[in-house]
Amino acid sequence: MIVRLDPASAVPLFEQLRSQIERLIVSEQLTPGTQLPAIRHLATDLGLARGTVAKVYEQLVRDGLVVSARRAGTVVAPRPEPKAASAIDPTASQAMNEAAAHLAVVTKQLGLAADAAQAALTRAWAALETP
Amino acid sequence: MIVRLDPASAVPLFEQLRSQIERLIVSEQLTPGTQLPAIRHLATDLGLARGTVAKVYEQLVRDGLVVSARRAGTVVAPRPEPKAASAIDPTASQAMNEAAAHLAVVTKQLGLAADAAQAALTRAWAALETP
DNA sequence: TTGTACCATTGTCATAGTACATTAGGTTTA
DNA sequence: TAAACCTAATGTACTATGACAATGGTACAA
Repeated sequence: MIVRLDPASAVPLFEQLRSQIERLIVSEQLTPGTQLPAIRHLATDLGLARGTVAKVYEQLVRDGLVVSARRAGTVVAPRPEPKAASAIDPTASQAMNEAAAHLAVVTKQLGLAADAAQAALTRAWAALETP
Repeated sequence: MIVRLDPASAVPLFEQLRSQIERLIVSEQLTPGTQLPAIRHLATDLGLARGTVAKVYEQLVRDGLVVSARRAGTVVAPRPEPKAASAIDPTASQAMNEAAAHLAVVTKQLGLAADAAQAALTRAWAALETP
């Protein structure tokens, strides 16, 4: 796995690493099922502390990009076939619903209305489609 | 601030602390503007390492429950009056945009289309309105 | 009064290390 | 062959600590 970190950059090392792995996954250079290096190994390779890499993996898990199990290590999460919204199994999309709830809460916390969240989501989706 | 941690519990210390502070905020025992203890102080008081408390504060910030600034410390986030979507200050809604980006990534990861995310958001918003 | 230089506090980032439960995978035993 | 056992790899949780930038105060000079 090719990642390049710039210690002199203003953006934190863990964020550099996180975004690079994210990019490798969404660009399908890392395909589902691919095993990521063990935290210890990647930390050694990159000259980072284990805690730094662990933080990255933790955030990737939170974002649903990878799955972690103790001895089994960390692998790129499966990417199911595209489905129409009408074909959603509500119970199978818990991560999405949690993310939606979070967006709703945060937006409300800002004192904004529902359409603000919808607009932000539209922008975010467009940003994903055209990197 | 009264928190009680049980080191013998199976639930991690940082999660115990996080959920207790969250409860204090949503139950309005900690009102907006209330200053939380400094990371160093709370860590000392509770007999925890600084990193553990820092992790808790980081997650609370992510959830929009508190806001952090360097010297100003960490305070309970305001609960502003509702505004129209047209009155958004784009720079002030960074948390919302990040939440939107997260929702987009998670949804895409599930193999779902944009309308699925929009639908989930609509449901989440409705759930907030009618508890 | 006004400005400015300094100081202490604070969150943030990162390192280094310990301990532990889980478990894949190999090895031994029945 | 099949079941039981063992070992080492792995993610997770935590401690302890150092360094740094931002900034609210404070003291002091003009």
